[in-house]
Amino acid sequence: MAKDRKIDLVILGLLSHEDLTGYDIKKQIDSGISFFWKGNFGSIYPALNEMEKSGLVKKKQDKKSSGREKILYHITNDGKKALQEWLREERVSNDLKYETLLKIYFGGGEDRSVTLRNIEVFENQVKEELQILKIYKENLEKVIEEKDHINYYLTVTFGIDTCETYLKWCVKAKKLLRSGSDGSKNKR
Amino acid sequence: MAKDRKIDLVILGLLSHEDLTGYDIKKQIDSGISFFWKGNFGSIYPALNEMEKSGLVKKKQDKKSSGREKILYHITNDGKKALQEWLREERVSNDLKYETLLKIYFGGGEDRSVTLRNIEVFENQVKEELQILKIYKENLEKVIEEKDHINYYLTVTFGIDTCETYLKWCVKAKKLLRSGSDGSKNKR
DNA sequence: ATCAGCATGTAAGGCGTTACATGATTCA
DNA sequence: TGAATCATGTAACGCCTTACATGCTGAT
Repeated sequence: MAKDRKIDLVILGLLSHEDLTGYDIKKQIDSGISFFWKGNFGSIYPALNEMEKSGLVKKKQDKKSSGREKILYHITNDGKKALQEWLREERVSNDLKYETLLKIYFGGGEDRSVTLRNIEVFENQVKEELQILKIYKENLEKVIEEKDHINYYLTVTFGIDTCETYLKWCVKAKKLLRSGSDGSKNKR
Repeated sequence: MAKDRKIDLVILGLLSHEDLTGYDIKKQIDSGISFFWKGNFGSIYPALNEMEKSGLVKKKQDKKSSGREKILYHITNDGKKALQEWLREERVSNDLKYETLLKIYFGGGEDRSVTLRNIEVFENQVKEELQILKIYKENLEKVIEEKDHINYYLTVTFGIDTCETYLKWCVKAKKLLRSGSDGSKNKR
């Protein structure tokens, strides 16, 4: 398996539940984990091909009687082993790139309205995401007894908790910028 | 300027305060914004060279009477304009890659001790980061009246608030996993 | 008949990381 | 003298994104 390509593990994780096509994989990434991980066809299909060559997944053609091209992938024992090893590996990279924070950090030389606007934009993004996460959480709560769902539930509550913290921070930050000490011409 | 290379903006942001060498830039990234943005020499030096060619920064040799090689960079008016445009651009990409959450999401098929361990590893990382951020915040509070420092302060409080939320989530998550509904053999 | 969604893939390019290579200075 | 830090850069590689290219299916 490619050394640092996390998309491989995402694919193995999804295939450990059921056989899927590349298209299905993309959909599941979008709907289930997109708030902390992204995927796209340009990385999924090549990864599937390479993983088939190295024996982590197997193709299962499924033409459904029509001539429609569709490739179902199935995880192999080697694939399962690779997944398990990764899950037990304690080295993790949690890599955050908040362009919003960059703009706030470097916005000190501009009028404060610029930073205020950047906070508002972020606030709106977070509000949207929070709505989606809450719906997702409600749906999960209906089936929380099922195997695996407690793990999905944990990631969703992680998302909700952080979004709510972001929103509280936005309120605090705007207040501080509007009324706080301003030490320079950049008053507003 | 390269279309999507954010390192350019980081460099311009830092140079808008003072002239710096590539080495200085790396140090300031490490000490000031590393919790939400990373940088390394392999991207900084090439970026500086390209930005000099396109007129966003200027070289200011400074040999300090010794023969020691050292290149100070200075932001130009074009560079300042590029920085200001970016700060006012409302399109932002906040790109998160939590490998920890991936492992939790896909850990449902394993024994719960695996997920518990992954949470503990995360918890320890966050605790370490939080300590650093708190020291950073204390230092900033001494000089909060100075221009720009309110912006730095905001990013630090963002970091502290999210870290504290992470830690609370860890406690909650561990409790849920240890005592919660387990719907399968994966009891622990 | 047309459009959205299903389905698979390739190509180009950009970005970033890691490792490598070099050498000066400062302090113990 | 040796180690840590200062200082600049290159090369290789890998990963990911975006755009492109193609064609089928099902619903309106």
